[in-house]
Amino acid sequence: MPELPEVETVKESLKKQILNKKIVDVNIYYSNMIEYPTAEEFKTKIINQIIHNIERRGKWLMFELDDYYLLSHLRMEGKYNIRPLNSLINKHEHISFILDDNTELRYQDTRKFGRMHLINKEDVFNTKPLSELGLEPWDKRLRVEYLKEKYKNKKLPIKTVILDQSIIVGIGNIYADEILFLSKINPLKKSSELKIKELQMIIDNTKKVLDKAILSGGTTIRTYSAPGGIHGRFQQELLVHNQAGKPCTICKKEILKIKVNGRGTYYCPKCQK
DNA sequence: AGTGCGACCCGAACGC
DNA sequence: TGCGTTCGGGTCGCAC
Repeated sequence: MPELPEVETVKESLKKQILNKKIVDVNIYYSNMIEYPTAEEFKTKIINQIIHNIERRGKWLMFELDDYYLLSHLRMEGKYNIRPLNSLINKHEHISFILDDNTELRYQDTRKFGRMHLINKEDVFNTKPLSELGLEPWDKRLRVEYLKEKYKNKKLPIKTVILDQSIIVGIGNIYADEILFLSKINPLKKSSELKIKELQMIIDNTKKVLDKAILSGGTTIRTYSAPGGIHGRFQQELLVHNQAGKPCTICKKEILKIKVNGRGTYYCPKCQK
């Protein structure tokens, strides 16, 4: 499922395929996908806009158009397909952007969980959803002082807090487990009780895990694959996530699965005291 | 304000 | 060619 590294992979793949093309029409087959504005307004505004660039903020894809940013969140199973004009619509293709070169950019999402926003260009960073986001993992301001301040008043376990996109963006359930394992931190430990050294470990390992995942083209669990037939290889490198019952790669003790605030959480009871 | 939890979805996995 | 139920994933909105 797409987390930050998958979104990065999709972004790079799409940049090679659709830059400088004009959106000449849009077909919306499932309008709940459009969170803002209304589907009708979305369609009217986006027609005749040119795709100048594609960026990423957190897990959001940002298509830079003439006057707007098209923001697209893939959630778990969203993906983009480039199809020939008028080719058969797949069961799970919910939005089609007709481009000016006789191709269609189709958004496909089995679970219908993804969402899109069309935001005026000048407002994009101070309007929801981007205005609510915390630091990118590689932001120089991501230092222990920052985390200490953000974590200090929280009563929640670190596993929950590390998923909070208003602090650090881009960490989803899979990478959260990997980051805490590498940092030797118990997922149930309160974020406010973390030592400076542990905060530094979280920062270092967040970058390490996400960097590595981007290099491998993202994680594949279940059905995820990037456009252009690229399949994530990071899945084979997961140390704890989805590894319940298997021996810890460090100490051989059995990896456990628990629930932390409703989220499936994998950890080594010996390495992560 | 911080926290908890249901809702949104549907294919896969599971239980019988 | 079994069928009904449960689960999971990220985020939002609502209740407390």
